[in-house]
Amino acid sequence: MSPTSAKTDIPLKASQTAADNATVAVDVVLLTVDKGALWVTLYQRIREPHIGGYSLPGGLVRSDESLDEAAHRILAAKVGISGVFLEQLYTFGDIHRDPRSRTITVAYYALVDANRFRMPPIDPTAIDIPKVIAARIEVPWTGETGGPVDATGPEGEPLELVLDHADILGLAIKRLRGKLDYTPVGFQLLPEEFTLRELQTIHEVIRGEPLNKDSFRRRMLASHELEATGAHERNVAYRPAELYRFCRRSAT
Amino acid sequence: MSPTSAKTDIPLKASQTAADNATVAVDVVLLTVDKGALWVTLYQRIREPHIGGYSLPGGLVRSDESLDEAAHRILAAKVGISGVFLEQLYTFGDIHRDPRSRTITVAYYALVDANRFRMPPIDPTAIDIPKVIAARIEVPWTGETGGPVDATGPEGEPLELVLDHADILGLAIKRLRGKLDYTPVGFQLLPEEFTLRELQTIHEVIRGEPLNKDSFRRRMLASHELEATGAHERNVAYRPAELYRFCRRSAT
DNA sequence: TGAATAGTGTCTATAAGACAATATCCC
DNA sequence: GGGATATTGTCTTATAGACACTATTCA
Repeated sequence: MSPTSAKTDIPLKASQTAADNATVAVDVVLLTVDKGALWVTLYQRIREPHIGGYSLPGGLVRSDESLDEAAHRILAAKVGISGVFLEQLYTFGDIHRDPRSRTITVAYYALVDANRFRMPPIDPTAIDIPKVIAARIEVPWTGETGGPVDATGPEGEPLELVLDHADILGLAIKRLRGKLDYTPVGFQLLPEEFTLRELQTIHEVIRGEPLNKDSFRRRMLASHELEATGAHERNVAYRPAELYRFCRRSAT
Repeated sequence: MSPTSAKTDIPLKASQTAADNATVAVDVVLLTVDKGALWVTLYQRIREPHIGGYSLPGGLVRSDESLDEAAHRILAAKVGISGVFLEQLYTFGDIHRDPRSRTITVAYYALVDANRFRMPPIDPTAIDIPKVIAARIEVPWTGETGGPVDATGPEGEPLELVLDHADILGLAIKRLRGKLDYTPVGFQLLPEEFTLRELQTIHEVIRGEPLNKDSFRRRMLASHELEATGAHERNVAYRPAELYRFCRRSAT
């Protein structure tokens, strides 16, 4: 505030020592929509602390990679998935968020269609290999209120998320709900070709509320983000719907 | 990808050494709207590298403060402003963004009304004290296209922004434009009481395009975010407009 | 009184919700 | 044919843009 402090504050970067001041990690929220619910990939911890607790796939940032590259690497190495939609979410840096050390984590979220959201085969007899699971997400708030969300395991049992990972997960859901209104993010959760009904279900699951069918169809078809393929779905016990494909807009 | 790599990847956090892996800084984009333009607070560098170049007010994160606290501290210490709207923007972590060392910066943006956007008095005779200036922002793109923006000094001369600060500034503008549509962020740029015309001007400057007056009035009055004070502006050469005040919504 | 902007009322165009009618598949 | 969902069309309602008209201040 005083000229003196201003004077000493300024050269901080220039005069910094080689010693770095924090540990920087990246955590990735990998989401999909399937069976009328949101799913996230979690790791079960096999070591202390919080042994048995569940965490987002994450890791430390290396000195030879950018934050984006770290997120891609972690997704590929820990979940075996690449080439998906991946975007930075938020950076969590509370002092005591990790009781072991001062760790700042740059959270990312990724979207993948249900077919690619497959867990890597885990040898059930192996010891000391972390368990990767698909956890079902339950959102205890409506709209874009925000806040932590709950995750449940295969048997419907609640999973304990370590550290602030329930908050990170909650923020990913909130961001996804917000994005849905003005960006074509739903396509990231579907295969190449899909029906309008499937796209609507994606939107409904993400928003956690039903949508008006007529209005949804009109909006989507008027957006010029969809392209009819001419083909139709097969082997359904009702009139087959036409298949559409996402088309990147050229001009507005 | 292989079970082995998965096995070695997992304990990274747990087995990390005390040595931290990065330098973490915080940069703050302090914005206001005045005289029909957007303004940002910049520092002129007084040391190498990039001597004479302009940078956002920033500094290293201390071990005893959260990221938010660091942003507040930097704003208070370097610009002398506190108690304003402040929100995390994005974290920039490209490897070579700072040629001196691997530095990751968590960017924040802050909003303040034009009356409080006052530069701290600088002694013009002092040497080695950095110069703080209010730079006018020119946005070379429309809508929410995004990209770097230009800053000009008091004489209209273009200012050279160091590192990736033009990108950070551009992202702050993009975020602000997006926020405007669905959050009452315009009030942060006005004094306690204001007219509808002043609020509309704020929106127009941020969006960089004129707005329909009738529609804007209707939307604002229907949002239940405004409260009429009953008072009117004074000393204007036309019919004085009623003064309004922002009221936090109770229920929806 | 004239200039300038505030504020109100009305009309029209567009988008959303509701709903009916028809089309197409599998069984 | 019966059941189920797709697709089209129409009607109603809400909102945005355009515009005309009145109101209030200072010079």
